[in-house]
Parts: sequence; C-alpha cells; structure tokens
Amino acid sequence: MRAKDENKEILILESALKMIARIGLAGLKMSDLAKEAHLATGTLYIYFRDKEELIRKLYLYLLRKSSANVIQGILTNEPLKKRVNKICYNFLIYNLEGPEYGAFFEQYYRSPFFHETESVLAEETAVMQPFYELIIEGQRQGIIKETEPELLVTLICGMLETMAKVSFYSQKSISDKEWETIFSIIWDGIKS
Amino acid sequence: MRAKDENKEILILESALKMIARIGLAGLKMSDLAKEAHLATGTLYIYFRDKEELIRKLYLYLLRKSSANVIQGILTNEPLKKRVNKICYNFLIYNLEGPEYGAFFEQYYRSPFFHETESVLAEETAVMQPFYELIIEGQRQGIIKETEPELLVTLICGMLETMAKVSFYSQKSISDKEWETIFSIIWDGIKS
DNA sequence: TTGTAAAATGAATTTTTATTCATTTATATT
DNA sequence: AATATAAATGAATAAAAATTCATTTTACAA
Repeated sequence: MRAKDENKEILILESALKMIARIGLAGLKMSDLAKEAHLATGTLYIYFRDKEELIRKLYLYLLRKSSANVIQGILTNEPLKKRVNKICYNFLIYNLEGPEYGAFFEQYYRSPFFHETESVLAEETAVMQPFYELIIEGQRQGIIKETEPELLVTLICGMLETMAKVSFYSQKSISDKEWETIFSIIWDGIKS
Repeated sequence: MRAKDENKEILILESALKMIARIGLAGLKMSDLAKEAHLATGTLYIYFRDKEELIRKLYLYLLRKSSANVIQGILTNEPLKKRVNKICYNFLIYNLEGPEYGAFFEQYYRSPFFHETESVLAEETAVMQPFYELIIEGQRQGIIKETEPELLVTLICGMLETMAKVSFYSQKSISDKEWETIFSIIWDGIKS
C-alpha cells in the first residue's frame, strides 16, 4: 500500500502560485507546472481532477492561509491604535512575503475559473471580519472618522497591497522606521 | 479601393479590454473576441498580426489614454492642495470609468505577452511623472511629509485604484461629499 | 523477503484554440 | 456603371495545451 501525500498536494499548489505570479493565469500550462513541481504531467491528475479543480483549490488554500495570518497576535486588551497597527502590519507582511497572493486573487476573480455560485463567499468576507470590527470599535470610542467602515478598510488594504507590491518589485524591504511612516499616514488618515 | 479603418482597430481593442475585465487574459479567445466586436475571426488578423500584437497594442493604447487623462485641467497657478486634489480626482475618475484599465495592467504585467525588453518603460513612467512633480513641489514648500515621493504616490494610487474597484463592483458611485472624505484621508495622510 | 495496491511516469490521444486562405463583399476611382 | 483593390468572411487547418492510460516504480503489510 501507498498513501496519497498531503504535502505533495501543497507542493503543487505552491508551485502553481509561484508560476501564476510570474507568467499569469493566462500563461499557466499543466506541463510547465509539472516541471516546476518536479513531477510528471500525469501526476497532477492524481491530486486534482483537472486544471479547474486545481485552481479552485488554490483559491481556498490561500483564503484560509491569509485569514489565519491577519488576526495573529492581536490582543484584545491592548489600546485600539496598537491593534490597528498590528492588524495592518500583519496584512502587509502577509502580502509582502507573497505579493503572489494579491496577484493570484486579482486574476482569479476575473477568470473562467471563478463562478460566484461558489459557497466560498462567506469564507471570503470572514477573512476581513476582524478588520471591520476593529474599525467599528474605534468609531464607537470616537477615535476613528465616522465614515463607512467598508470605505476605511478598503482604503487601508488598497494602500498596503500596493506598498507590498512595490516593495517586492523594487527588491527593497520595509524597515521599522518606514513602517512607522506608513502607519502614521494610515492613522492620520483615519483618525477623527 | 478601400481603406483600413482606424476606428475598427479601436473597436477591437475596446472589445478586448471589456472581455479581459470580465473573463481575464486567461479566458480571452480570438473567436469570442470576434463575436464581441461583431466581426469574423479572420478580420482580427487584418488589423493585428496575431494575438500577441493585439494585446501589446492594447497596452500602449491604454497607457496613452491614461496619461492624457490624469493631467487634464491642472492649472499651475492654483494652490498645491487644490492641484493634488485635482490630479487624484482625475486618477480616480479615470479608474472609475474603467476599472478594466487597472485590471488589464495587473494581468498584462504578469503574462506571457509582457517582456521588459520593450521600450515602453519610458512611456510608462511618463504617465505618473506629473504626480511625482506635484509631490516634490509640496515637499519644497514644506507642506508635504518628507518621505520618498515614490512612496507617497504609490500609497495614494493604491488607495484610489482600490476605491475605484470597490465603487465599481458595489455599483455605488462616489458623491462629491464622499470625495471630500476620501481626499481628506489622503491629504491628512500626506501633509506634514 | 515477497506480494500488492496505490502512486508516478510520459508518450499518445483528445480537446481546445489560434491562424490561414480561397471566396465573397464593399467602396473608391475611372 | 464598370473595374479594381482591399476588407470581410468563416470553414478548414495547424498549433498548442489538456487529459488519458498502459506501464513502471514505490512503500507498506504480511
């Protein structure tokens, strides 16, 4: 007997992610993916029914990963500003270690693989839930601008995603000093 | 005699843009594109050597279009804050009327069609040039934070692109009142 | 050890998609 | 109105990519 390897499934997904960031969903070929993962083409079809299932599973895999990352180390008893800082930082780091993540989502949402019929939508919004709640709490305390929380979260995430992208492509990492600046821009922007 | 139609070339490019925003570069088929543009498949090959040339020309077409839009109506004698507001607004409007634009660039840069060897890079940076210059002027006047202009422009564009995207998908337009809020967030963020 | 069931392989096949081209249609010029 | 020249057509063909499957390899159980 021989067991189907859970790690191999992840190896394939991570390889796919890497390739998609490089050559795009449009350029992803099963044969190239197999090469990247040091496997034969046919092997891919042992782990995934077809290309569509592979891409779909990659989506779910990344969604869960990001959800887990963003809320890491947020302590309820810290001051709000500190918690906002932390969640922003987590979001940035997550996007930094893989701007592939953002790139993938961007492409996935406008691809033949994505159909809204999926029951993933709940899981999707869940990823950002802790962020919303923090903003709302800040508004209740009168610390944060009384604008739609969605608007604020959207602006912040947009900024951070873009930051991560630029930092990645310019090969420059973001120092603590720079993070201070970035966060002050964010905070000055949203505080009331 | 019969003349090759300049408008038809643009019709094809605009159709491609629309389709790419919907189904992605990964999903774009020449036959579907022909249908969208109400043409026969073969006709596409009268205006473009092949798919690659079509996509490349779409890129250049959009680059020029955006460059022209962003600097529209900026008057040198107005106060700096007003000019920053104007350029941000132009950028937002441009991205609003077509979040397809952002979507296309995003996908193009990670596709088999994009090779850095192109001499387009100059044209590319030219698009954002007026933005940089405005920020630098603000820093000279001591009005704007003394951070790398690139960082600031990046943050702002990231925010605005994201805003445009969300506004588009939520089918909600951005009112003057809301623009005031958004711009105050931006301005409070970058002012020194 | 040895038998065996599942995983891995990659060439062969099928499917999809891009591209061509012989034919038809439209328009500018005479 | 007749002619010529280029655009438009879309079925036929070529090219590219996905998927299958007969065969080989691997790892576990007896």
